[in-house]
Amino acid sequence: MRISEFSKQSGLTKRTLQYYDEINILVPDKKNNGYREYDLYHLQIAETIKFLRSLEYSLEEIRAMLDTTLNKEELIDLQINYYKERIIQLKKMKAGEYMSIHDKYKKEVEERWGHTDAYKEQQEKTKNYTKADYDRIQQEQNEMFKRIADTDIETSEMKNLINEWQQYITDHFYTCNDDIMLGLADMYVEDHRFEKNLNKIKDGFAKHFSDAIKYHKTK
Amino acid sequence: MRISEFSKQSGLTKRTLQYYDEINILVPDKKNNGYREYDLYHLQIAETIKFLRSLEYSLEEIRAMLDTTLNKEELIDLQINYYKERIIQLKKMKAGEYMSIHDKYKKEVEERWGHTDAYKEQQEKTKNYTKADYDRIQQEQNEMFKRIADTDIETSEMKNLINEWQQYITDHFYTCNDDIMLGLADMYVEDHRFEKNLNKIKDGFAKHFSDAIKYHKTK
DNA sequence: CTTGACTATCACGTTACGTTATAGTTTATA
DNA sequence: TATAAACTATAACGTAACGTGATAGTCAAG
Repeated sequence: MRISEFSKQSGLTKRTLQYYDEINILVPDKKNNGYREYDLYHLQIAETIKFLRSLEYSLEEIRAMLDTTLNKEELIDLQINYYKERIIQLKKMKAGEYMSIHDKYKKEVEERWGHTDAYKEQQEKTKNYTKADYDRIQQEQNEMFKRIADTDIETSEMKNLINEWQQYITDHFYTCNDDIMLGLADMYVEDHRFEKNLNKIKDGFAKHFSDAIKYHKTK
Repeated sequence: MRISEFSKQSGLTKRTLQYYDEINILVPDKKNNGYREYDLYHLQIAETIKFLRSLEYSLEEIRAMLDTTLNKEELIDLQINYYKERIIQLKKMKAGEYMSIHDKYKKEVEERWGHTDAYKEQQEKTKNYTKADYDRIQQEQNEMFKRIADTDIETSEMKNLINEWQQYITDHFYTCNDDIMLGLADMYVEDHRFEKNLNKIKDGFAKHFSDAIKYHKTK
């Protein structure tokens, strides 16, 4: 088989075949005129490469895998599980829309606490959160927000509620100190996305909440 | 905010930020010393870009989307559905291991019949196959194979079975003519993967099947 | 006034090919 | 058999989204 015919049979373009030859991953025989000659053996390899590419392995990874006997079923299962996890992640994103606010502090917190056991333990915990967990967290947060919304700022009750909220973040996301709380307070009013979200609880809640945090957390 | 601080806050590397500036997708203010200056507005955009990148949109697509008001939930659902479809596809691959043999002829058939209504209709049909469908097909194929395995080659019964098999491919995959049948016959014995698979039905079945096709389809 | 920490702009490297461009080879036809 | 059509080859640049230095200017602290 010459390259055009093999291209049809394998479903790979001529350029792709040329490239695979170039990087020595699918090397045909060469006639004395320089023409590439493929046979059924190469077709098998081509099928395998196509299959692995469809699982989004890089050619370098494939090169390594071609030597070993690979288990198709296992590989497919691996990929299926990857997609399933991605779906779970995405559902979480839907569940906790404004949770992404915490992303900003993650790195910082990680640098500071990443080496501690408590942090690792916490990471393990959140890693295994299910959608149900996030729905519950969402619920609990909303309830706390409602209580905060109905409480006057300059009261000791509000102070307790703010601390409760801070502890809640620490328990569920990362170690939240007073500085981060003040950062959040800013975000709640300055980031329109979060402001909008919080105001779903009650009109003007974002500012109310922000003011309360600032009142109780500013030294 | 200067670039290092903003990099921490946004979780994007400095190089990425420079690149986003370069392609005018996230453009900070510039001080007279040339330093980039970011603020909370840019942080919002960065969050949006990160979100869309996590859904694997290209920066060009994102550039277009940034202008319009985008619905986060819808986008997430879109992506979830994409992954779900991929999972279905992968499960099909598991179900019909040797179905990939038909890939070789798909292109050819498409070139010849791609414009016809019957072909398009067929494509619509297979597009909506579920895993259950493929499991059923797999079952049906196995039963036909077993019947073929137990039939002598030079009989009219075998001729009917071969024709039945050809029709089955036509019904379920693509218009299968005699030439393609002969191609399949070759593959069944020459491609070790398919040979092994067919021989699961009965020892020596691959050759038996191949010989039968050649006997009845060679003019 | 130097040092260190930041910042900036080149500019080349990466992956898996697509896309011409140019030139030699084979095959079909006049 | 000459010539054209069809196929083959290599070469080389383009793509997307940055990573990775190299080199040079800027700012704050000692």
